[in-house]
Parts: sequence; structure tokens; C-alpha cells
Amino acid sequence: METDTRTRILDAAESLFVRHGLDATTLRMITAEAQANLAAVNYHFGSKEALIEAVFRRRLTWLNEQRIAALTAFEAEAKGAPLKPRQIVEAFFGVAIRMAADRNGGQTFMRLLGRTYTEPTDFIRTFLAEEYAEVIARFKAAFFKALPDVPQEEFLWRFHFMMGALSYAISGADALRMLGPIDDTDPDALYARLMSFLIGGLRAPLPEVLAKPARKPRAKRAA
Amino acid sequence: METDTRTRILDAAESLFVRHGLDATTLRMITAEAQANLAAVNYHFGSKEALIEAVFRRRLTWLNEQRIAALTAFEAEAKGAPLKPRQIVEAFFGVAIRMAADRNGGQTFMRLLGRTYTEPTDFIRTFLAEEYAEVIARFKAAFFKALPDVPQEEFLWRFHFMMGALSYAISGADALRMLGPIDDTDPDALYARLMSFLIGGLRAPLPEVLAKPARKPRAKRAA
DNA sequence: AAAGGTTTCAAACGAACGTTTGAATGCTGA
DNA sequence: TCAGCATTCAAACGTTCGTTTGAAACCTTT
Repeated sequence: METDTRTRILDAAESLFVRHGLDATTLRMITAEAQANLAAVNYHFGSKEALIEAVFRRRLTWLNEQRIAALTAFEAEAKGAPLKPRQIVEAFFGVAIRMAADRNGGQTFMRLLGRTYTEPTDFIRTFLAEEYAEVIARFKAAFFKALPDVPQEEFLWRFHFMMGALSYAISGADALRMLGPIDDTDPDALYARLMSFLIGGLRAPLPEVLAKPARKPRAKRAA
Repeated sequence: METDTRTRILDAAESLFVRHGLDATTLRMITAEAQANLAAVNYHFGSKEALIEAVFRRRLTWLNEQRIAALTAFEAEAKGAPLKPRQIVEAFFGVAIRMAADRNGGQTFMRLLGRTYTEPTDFIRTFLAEEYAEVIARFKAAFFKALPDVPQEEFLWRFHFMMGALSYAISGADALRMLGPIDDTDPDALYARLMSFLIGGLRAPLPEVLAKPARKPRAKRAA
């Protein structure tokens, strides 16, 4: 066998989680694809939950380190001056898009990660919150410094929307095909498209609802 | 009992699907919350899959009818002239946001819907594609007419990104809390924020990768 | 080559799942 | 009032899940 059992299980689990979801993927499917014995999962990882965490940790830790490294590089270059929003977006989302383009497993993993942000399962939420704590703190600080005129709450929402766009850009390939025939094989084009969209949304004029009017501020008769 | 068993099951299922996901929600949890017998699900719906479809169909059909009605109203008003992009965005995303603000079940449902776009399960994908076919066709046509200068493929991607932002705006409330303490109780503010972001992204300048350069068009040394 | 620790394996475990059954109960129209 | 259909109910069905077990196989070290 080329690689050891532990790695083969991680690869098979990652791939199957993307295709069928976490719950619908059984240990029997995983061990079959990994050409390992059923008991191997519990031997090497302890439980299915622990396996899931291991699958995420293997790449997510690295991804967030890359993000922080990219941000740190920009900050060193700026010598204390605020960064340009485009640079911060690049450090956070660009790194992710690039990892999603990596044929060596990164692609599979990012599709999994994208649809896991909104996963309701408790232990996953807790796990993700821990893994993201540092990177979120760093990027929040950088953005607040770069956009001092944007209210912080306003920015957090926009960051949230940007995460949604990223998530769909990466893992919504199937949902995308619902819209019509489309080419999603060119990672450079995807990178350019998403960055352009994100910057556009981030720099959009602020909505004028910062103070709440009477009842319905803009009750358009649309529906 | 106030409502009939069928409706109580639909309500309980909807609520539990949001909290635990489709797979992790068992028929026993549903019937317990609905104060119904376990066999009632199979009696009234036939199977768990059929129940899931019923939960979605109950509100999704209505939502898409509202979207088409809103678009039709704008088009009648415009008398053959292209709509303003803002109007089309309003008709598609505004209606969804408004439904997500509706306390009477719509809120719960939209959170469920948001995280189901990327669901990998086959029968759900097929079902959603059918439910969306008409509304997608109508809105694609309207957008192409309104933005003749934007390449169609480019627009489809932006529409896809916008769906991602909408999805997170509605169902990513938990993921949002990862970013810090934030108020997501004001639907009018959410509406204004998302619309502003979406229009900004939609109208962003086109990326300059429409023709593919040599190898790496912008290989920034970011990471 | 024997010992000791690590990894694999086939088999089985109890628990929980969706579904089915057949009898009991409720409701409606003649 | 009572037949006839619709609904509810407790119980059980067969399956599949994650996990455990104890022996076999493998690999290293002396």
C-alpha cells in the first residue's frame, strides 16, 4: 500500500463527507473506500466524531496559518499604516480560494468546509469557533483599522455576507449548475470574479437605516 | 388540539430540521414534538423523504410565486423597458428577506432553506431544481435584459455569489455569532444591509480576466 | 529466533433508525 | 343508531449504525 491506513482513512472520509454529508457517510463506506478494516477508524481515531475533527483540523489549521501569515506580511509592508481593504480581503478570501484550487486535496476539503459553516451540529460549531478564534480576531482588528469610517457592526455583517459568497463560490458548484451550464474549472477566473464581487460589496455605500425610523422604513409594494 | 396532526407534524419537522439538520432529526423527535404517534408520519406522508419534500413545498412554492409576482409587477410598470438591477434584486432577494423576517413560520423555514441549497443529498437537489426552474428562467431573462453589457457567464457567477450572501444572511446567524456579539433581530436593518451589499457586488467593475493570459494572471505573493 | 508492541481482522454487540402491522378509536353521513 | 371510512395507537419488524472484542498477523528490536 502506498500510504498508511490513517491517511487513507482521512482522505476517504474527506471525499465521502463532501459527496454525502457528515451524517450520511458511514464508517463502513469510509473503510471500504480506504481499503481498511471497519475497526480501523476507532483504533486510529477513537470515534466518528474524533475522525471528523481530524479531517477538518488537518487542513483548517494550515489554512488559517496561511491567512495570518499573509496578513502579517501585508502589515509588515505597510509599516503601521492601515492596509488597503483589498489587501485584507486578499489575505483572508484569496488564500481560501487558492487552497480551493489546489488539486491535492485542498479542493475537496474546501467544498466540505464551505457547507460546514452553517452546520447545526453542536460539537462542530464549538470546534470551528475554536479553530477560527485567532484568525477572526486578527482580521477584525485589521479591517477596523482600514475602514475607520464604517461602523463595526456594519462591517461584521458585510464580512458575514462575504463568507457566504465565498462558501457558495467554493462549495456551491452543484447549486450553481441549477442556474444553467457554466464553467467552474478555471480557478484564476473564479478568483478574479469573487474578489471583484467581494470588494464591490464591501465598499458599497452604507444603508441609511443606522437610526430606526417610525415603523417600516421602506415598505416597498414589491410583493 | 388546535391544529390538525398533519400541520403539527410539518411545523415540528420544520423547526427540528433547522435545529439539527435533516438526517439528525428522527421521526421520533418529530412526532414527540408534534404530540402525535410515531406512525402518523408514514400515515400522512408515506415516508420521511416525502415529509421533507412536503416541508419544503409548503413554503417554497409560495415564495417563488411571490418572487415572480414581484418581478411581473415591475415589468408591467416598466412597459417593456429593461428594469433597473435594483428592482430585480429586490424582487428576488428582497422577497426572501421579507419572508425570513416573518415570525409566522417563514423565519424558521428560510433558515432551513438557506442551508439546504448546498445539501449534497440527491433527491433534495433534484427536488429543488424542479421547484426553482421557472423562477430562475424568469430572473435570468430579466437580468440579461437589464445588464446587456455584462457577459452572461459573469452575471451567473454574481447571482451565485448573491445567493451565498443571502443564505448566510438568513441562516448563518449562528456562524455570525462566531464573529462577535451582534444584533440580528432587526429585519429592516438586515434588509437594508443585504440589499446594499448585493447591489455593490452586482455593480462591481468586471474583472480583467475575460481572456486568459499566459499562466498565472495575477500570482500575488500573498501567502 | 524469540519477545513485545503495534496494527489488522472477522465477528458480534446493543442501540436507534424508518417502516409496517392490526387492532382500537373517532368521526361522518344515511 | 349504526355502518363505513379516517385516524390514532402500541408494539414489533428488519436494517443499519457506531462501537467493542479477542484473536491473528505484522513488524521491530534484541
